[in-house]
Amino acid sequence: MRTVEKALKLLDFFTDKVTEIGLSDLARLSGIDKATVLRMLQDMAESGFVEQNPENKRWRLGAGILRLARLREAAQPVTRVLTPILERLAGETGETAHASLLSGRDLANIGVIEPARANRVYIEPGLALPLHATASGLAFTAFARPEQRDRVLGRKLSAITGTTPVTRDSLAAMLARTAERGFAVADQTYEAEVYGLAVPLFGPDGFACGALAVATPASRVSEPHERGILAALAPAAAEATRGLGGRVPAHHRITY
Amino acid sequence: MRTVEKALKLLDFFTDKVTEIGLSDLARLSGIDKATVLRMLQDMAESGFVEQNPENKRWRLGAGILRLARLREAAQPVTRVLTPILERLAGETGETAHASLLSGRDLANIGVIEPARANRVYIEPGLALPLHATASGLAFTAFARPEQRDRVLGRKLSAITGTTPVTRDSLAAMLARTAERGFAVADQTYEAEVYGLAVPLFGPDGFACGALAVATPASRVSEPHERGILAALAPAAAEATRGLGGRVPAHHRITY
DNA sequence: AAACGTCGGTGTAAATAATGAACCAACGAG
DNA sequence: CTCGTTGGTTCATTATTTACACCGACGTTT
Repeated sequence: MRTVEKALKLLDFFTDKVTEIGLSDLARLSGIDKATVLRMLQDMAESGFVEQNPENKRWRLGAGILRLARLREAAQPVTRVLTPILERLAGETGETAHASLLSGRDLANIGVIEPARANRVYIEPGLALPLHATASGLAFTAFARPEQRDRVLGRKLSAITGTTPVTRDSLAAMLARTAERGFAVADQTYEAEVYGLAVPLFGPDGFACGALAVATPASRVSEPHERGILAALAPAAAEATRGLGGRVPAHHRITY
Repeated sequence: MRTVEKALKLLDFFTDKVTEIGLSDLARLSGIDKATVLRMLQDMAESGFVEQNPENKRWRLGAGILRLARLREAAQPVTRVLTPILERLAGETGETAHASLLSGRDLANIGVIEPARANRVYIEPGLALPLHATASGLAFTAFARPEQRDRVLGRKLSAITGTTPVTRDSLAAMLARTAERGFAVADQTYEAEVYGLAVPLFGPDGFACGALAVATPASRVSEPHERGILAALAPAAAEATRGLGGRVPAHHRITY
């Protein structure tokens, strides 16, 4: 396997909760030899992607990432555009709203706003959303470039919950339904008790580049609630697409 | 040379202005073979660090970077802590204020606020500041861990302007002066017409982890102005250090 | 339209850089 | 004191990276 890819995959073991990892742990988690992991970490430290805590020798994400993120935001202000939209969306629906963009093989969650109520869905910041098992992933894939869609259909699909689509046919059916309705539904396909509704975000080429989604506790789902969420989601997504410099294709209609 | 390091160095060619680069250009810029560059880009695209514009086939920084940045912010909210401090600092001094953290071999600029006046210093967002040629770099290095300081002194120092310190001795003298006074001065050592004042930011171990700085047009420099900037900079840096979970060492005093 | 230069991308054989088992010293727990 | 862990180093083996040559496509210039 390619070395660069392996090295960068090490970064995926850092999460919301696990912010520092020791050398041996990281070697175990990744299944790569300790010596190799160390060399890769040192290489990445040169560029500021990771840094070593001098106290306990453990490794964490580095400040160089913040620098590159600023650079990307300067090129295209994604976060700045999406944050107010997410805030309004969370306020209007009373549910957790989040946005994600394509990043490698899945969607990168790049913004979450939670509503001001006790019973709400918690979404890890910086989570990587699988394309086949989340409402965002379905909404994106259904409107993505054909080659992207085919790539997803060609993968072996991991079962994350009992209702996750695992066969090519079931996923294809879900995508067809999503394409038809203009939005995606994910009923506990990624996490139990969580129901997701998502709409694609479009790039300048008229193909999806990400998704805007609302997640609600499954217990709260009802037709009127769902209609209310979609009524807020649809214009929010259109605004987000415009804000990102994208173009909503003419054939995209949201029909409940 | 190590492959991972080379691949990540490709990202350094993206700047504020140059947000998209074609394959051949990147190969030329980096001096690496086209085929190699392509493979490295594809590997990094797998992880979302870069992405290819489907229209013109050129490459740009990817959304995966935003995801990782969110993750790091969740672990330690650097940007959130520093932004209001920078805003106040820029307001009080009437000059451009910026903050940076150690990232690999230099300081990563992770926040800039410009004042509301016409004649001001512009600092590229996401710039990498050399440790020997900027006020921030000097302030950091003078109070960094000894091994870090020695590493900087051991490098060959590039002359960026006519007044950039290029010999080990001149840099050592500047660092000694900085350590003594508690703040750093850089008189056009990085860019002509720009005068910088900087104070270190400290980590939990009492060593510098970054710097807080104010940049002013050289034409505006005067003793009272300088005193005024330092009077705002000193408490701002102390607050920033505390906000980042750091500890200002007892021996650090700012004496003009 | 023909010739040229560029572009992004591909395949190959050669050589370089990555690899991982064995080994250290240091630390903490029992 | 022993055991198990940690982070880190070394070095022969080997598998990965490398760069040359090549390809078709596109745009200019002649």
